[in-house]
Amino acid sequence: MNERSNSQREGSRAEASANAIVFIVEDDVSMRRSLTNLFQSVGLDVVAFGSAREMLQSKLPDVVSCLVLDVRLPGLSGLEFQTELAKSNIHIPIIFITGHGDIPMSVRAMKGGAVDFLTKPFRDQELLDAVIAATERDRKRRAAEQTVVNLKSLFETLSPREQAVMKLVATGLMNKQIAAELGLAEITVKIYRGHVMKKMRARSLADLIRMTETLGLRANRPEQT
Amino acid sequence: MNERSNSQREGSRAEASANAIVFIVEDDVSMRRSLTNLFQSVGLDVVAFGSAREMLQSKLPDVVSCLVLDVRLPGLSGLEFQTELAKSNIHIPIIFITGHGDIPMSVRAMKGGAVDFLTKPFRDQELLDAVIAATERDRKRRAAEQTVVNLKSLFETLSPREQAVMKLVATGLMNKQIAAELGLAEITVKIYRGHVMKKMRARSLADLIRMTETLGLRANRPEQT
DNA sequence: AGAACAACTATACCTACGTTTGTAATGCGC
DNA sequence: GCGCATTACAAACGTAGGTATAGTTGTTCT
Repeated sequence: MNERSNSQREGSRAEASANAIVFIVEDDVSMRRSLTNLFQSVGLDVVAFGSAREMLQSKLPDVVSCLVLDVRLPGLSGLEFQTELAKSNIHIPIIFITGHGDIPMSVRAMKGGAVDFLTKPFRDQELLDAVIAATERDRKRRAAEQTVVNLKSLFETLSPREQAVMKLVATGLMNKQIAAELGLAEITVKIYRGHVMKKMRARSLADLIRMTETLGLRANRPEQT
Repeated sequence: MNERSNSQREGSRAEASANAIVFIVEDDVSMRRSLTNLFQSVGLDVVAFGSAREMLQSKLPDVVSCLVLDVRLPGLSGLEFQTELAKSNIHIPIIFITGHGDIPMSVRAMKGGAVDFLTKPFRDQELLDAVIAATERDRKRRAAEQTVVNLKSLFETLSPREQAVMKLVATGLMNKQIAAELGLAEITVKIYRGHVMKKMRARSLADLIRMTETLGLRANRPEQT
């Protein structure tokens, strides 16, 4: 129904950002085909759609990617689609292309986090540069996200009490204070604390504190200056 | 030479973002005057210039502010001015206004961090909303910046040796390891470490670690997962 | 019923951390 | 030369952190 070309993935040349997928949403068939060819010619994988709904209905693979999106589309417009993706917590970097755009459109797109907003006709290289920038942005976002996810899954291996102790340790309380706070004996806190260090794979308290920062933990009580 | 109207700062009504300054750079005198009136009418202080150079030559007060900037200007253009300000590490949020803009201009401006890019004619409320958003952004940036500056000045009260100890503490080393690293006796490290806690006003190790994060410290040796 | 685990505590012991008091050499500014 | 900050260490002491061993409940899964 639409060209779903998981291109020549081994093209002997090692282009920058190989293995990244470029999604295309563009209703004009010839434009869609020429975009597909352009990206494939530099070794990028391409998945193209004719409308926003088609893309929403397909399940997106969880790899580094970006989206080249026509502003004017049948059904959901490009800008509306951008809003929808944001609402659905899909953070794919978007490059808009348009033949008949105006400034308010471009400003709205950029405010919404778009990587670029190109007007037809544009030079191939402009678009490729934007795609490189976009995939790079996605790669970084994914790396950061992965760090958080990894830490979260470690954190979830902690028993509720261990989690509570970890939070209070992160706020800088002493074991005896934590014990008082939770109605425990100090020795119990020490033991849970030991469990926390092991399960979180923290090599030092400094390490653990940084993990709590990344996780956005920290029990109510204020501290920091 | 240009209207430098530090408006009616006590207008009985307590508008949002009072005490903020709106800078205006606009060569058209009547436009400049009407912008000035608009902002003053809602209780904002205004400082207006006819060109980018005039603004660069005046010393900018260190308070929450934003810049309403015409894209088309004699001498340095609005976009060039934006670049100059960034190069000079001046982070004032910019709202562009223009009569004859195009999409590439607006995209460049937004990529450069502009808050908004309005085309004439625009409704007063649009501009005011943008100014509110811009001053709010500046307020937050300044608060974050101030935190860092405060910590930096505390850090600079530390002797070189104390700073070195602090960095190694932040990496999670034990006192004896720090001592080995610096060629000191452990007792010496303990004493310096005590100085560090006092001088940095850290109430706990967790507190100190977070300070080092904010300061971007951390000696070479990797740790974090 | 029995295994497995979470939660909780105690005794004992060891290490790490932190402070106080005191000593001493070096170097800088006035 | 005097004062002062910095760097450095020691002895002594007290507190905080951490582990091992061992034991009691209580729940849940099988």
